Amino acid sequence: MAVRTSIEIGLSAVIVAVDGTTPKIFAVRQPGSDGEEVDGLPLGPFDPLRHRTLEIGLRSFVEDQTGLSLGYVEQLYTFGDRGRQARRGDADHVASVGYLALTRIADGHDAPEGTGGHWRPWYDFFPWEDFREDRPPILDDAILPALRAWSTADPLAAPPGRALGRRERLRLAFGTGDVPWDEERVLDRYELLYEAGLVVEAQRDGRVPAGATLPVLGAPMRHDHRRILATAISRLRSKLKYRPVVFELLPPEFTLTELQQTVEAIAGRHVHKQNFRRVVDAGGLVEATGTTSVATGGRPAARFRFRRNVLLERPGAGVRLGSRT
Amino acid sequence: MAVRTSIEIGLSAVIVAVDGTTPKIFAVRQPGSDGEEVDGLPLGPFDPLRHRTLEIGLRSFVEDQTGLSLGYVEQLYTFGDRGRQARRGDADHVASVGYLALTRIADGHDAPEGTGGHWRPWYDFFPWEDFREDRPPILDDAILPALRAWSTADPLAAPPGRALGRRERLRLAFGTGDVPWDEERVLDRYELLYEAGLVVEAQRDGRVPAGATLPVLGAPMRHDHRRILATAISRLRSKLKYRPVVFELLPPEFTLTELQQTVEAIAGRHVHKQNFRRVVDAGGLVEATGTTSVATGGRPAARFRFRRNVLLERPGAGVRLGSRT
DNA sequence: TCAAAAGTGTTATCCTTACACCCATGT
DNA sequence: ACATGGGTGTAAGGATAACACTTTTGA
Repeated sequence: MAVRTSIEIGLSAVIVAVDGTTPKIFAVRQPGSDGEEVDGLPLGPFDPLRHRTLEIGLRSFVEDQTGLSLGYVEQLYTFGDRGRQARRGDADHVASVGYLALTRIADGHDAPEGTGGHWRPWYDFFPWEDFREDRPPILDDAILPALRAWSTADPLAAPPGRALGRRERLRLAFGTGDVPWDEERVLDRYELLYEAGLVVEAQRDGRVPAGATLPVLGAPMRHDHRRILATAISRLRSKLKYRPVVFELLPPEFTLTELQQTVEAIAGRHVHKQNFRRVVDAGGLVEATGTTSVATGGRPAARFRFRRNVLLERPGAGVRLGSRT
Repeated sequence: MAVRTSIEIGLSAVIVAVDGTTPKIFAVRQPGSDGEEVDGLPLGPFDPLRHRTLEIGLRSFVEDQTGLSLGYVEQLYTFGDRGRQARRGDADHVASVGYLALTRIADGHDAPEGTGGHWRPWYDFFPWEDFREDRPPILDDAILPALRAWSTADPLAAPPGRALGRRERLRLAFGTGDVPWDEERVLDRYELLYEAGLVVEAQRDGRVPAGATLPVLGAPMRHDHRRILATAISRLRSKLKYRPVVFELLPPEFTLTELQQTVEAIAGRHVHKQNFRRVVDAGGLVEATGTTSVATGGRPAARFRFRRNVLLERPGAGVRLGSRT
């Protein structure tokens, strides 16, 4: 029999809420290894003696730690990566199970005193992912030049297990050449930046000579949390389209514009208004409440609520986005 | 600080290959808790001291244990479920990370001596999932009557965390009434059967009075392995449609009929031949080799190979199935 | 010459996309 | 009256589904 290795299982939660047009995550600020304050995800141990399943354990520690009650919860991925988690010589090795959780933001109620918990816009960590105003300037100013240099230095290099070389991965992930931008490839993009040594985390993990000058590409996070966040955003952007999860982020009643803005906040791009509205009610996703909202500078909007029955009628219902604009 | 709990992380692998028109998994036969021989998935511990990542650990133990070299590997889900894994009083608690792996079946080469390893058709475990010949009789003969009884006994009952009641879950999972059968809902169907106490595993876990007479609904597996297998089949059936993974299961050269049969083996249903062929080459998934295969009772078929370039050209390429027949 | 399987062509239908226009309210 | 956002109609293009038919081999 093999010797049993003692492993602690950590749970990490990407807790998402949308505040107006800003998607936010619940972040915890703590001193990093170098003394600086860095944000991280809420983290808790899994104790199988107290909790029957991982998800129950997650809900419990999140409630204790943040005071939030979670709605939709979904497992993302399990990392056993010692290389990124801990430095050589650490006593115990952590496997961490990442979760995505959706909530409604409670006004005022921010930090549950003491803990550095706060809501932070997720585009702080991924400024290149928000195409709502314009194509983010950071892409052409900093990211693409640096990635192109990295790619042309060795266009065909591929780490073990990867089918494609640097040049092709760059093309697909960042939509250069004839390839269109795909908002779901958040993780691919982050991984490329990490491998190219362009994010602070790569430097911290010793993949880039310390002290090398880096452009500032988004706020860093502790450990591999930014990677987990990228996974969460990818998953949410994709799930949006085939399951009615947006409604977990909205109040019980909302206008179609609020619904659209929430979708756009997550997707990081605008969608075509008229078609969006048609798809939403052709899909039977919402029903009018009969009331109208106070006008916010124009004609008052009808209020809607989520039609729970779609879950029964059209099993694969979601907000298909259609093309850009 | 919380007391550290000692947890062993287990890795389990659903290794899939297609043998002609039969999808098979690599199963390990071992004595179960009741003395009977039961099949289980290949299982290994994760030792972070030896392997940097979970996936590396998985590949390594599978190679040692089965002699197989894996191609495509994908993480499925992590279970921390003590309730199903171990009985109360066990010394250590296992979290298991499930993986899906695809291989080509090596002729002859079956069991790597000694270990009870063998290739077994996956429909042995899920006879109700194969719609290729006809609608499986077991559905109308045994499953649906039993589920309908369970459902009508308490139509609206829903376990915690579930939005829908028994009646609606039955409708969606098994396609009764106007809902069509959805071949991807393999896990939903298995979970329903488990909750209704209709599979042996439910009895074994004490969810049904021992000794209750059950219809025989597929071969059982150890622990929660059949659940993991259901997850794997669901994932593979869905992935098939948007990523070119079938080719991992085929030899380097194949005829379009072989390709179609492999797809059908996994999807558990037939697809429309002419449209399938059109979609496959309109999608640029394959290219002719120029050679033809020895006729197997008719006109010789042209041989094709996978066009690796689709990976570059059309990032979201897969074998869309279209509707039935 | 017939069975069996390979392979081609064509049409109807639906969904997506794009564009143009009208409506109700506050200032 | 006009700016602002809410709301509707309709036509073009592309993908899917369904059908019928021809070709090439072995027995």
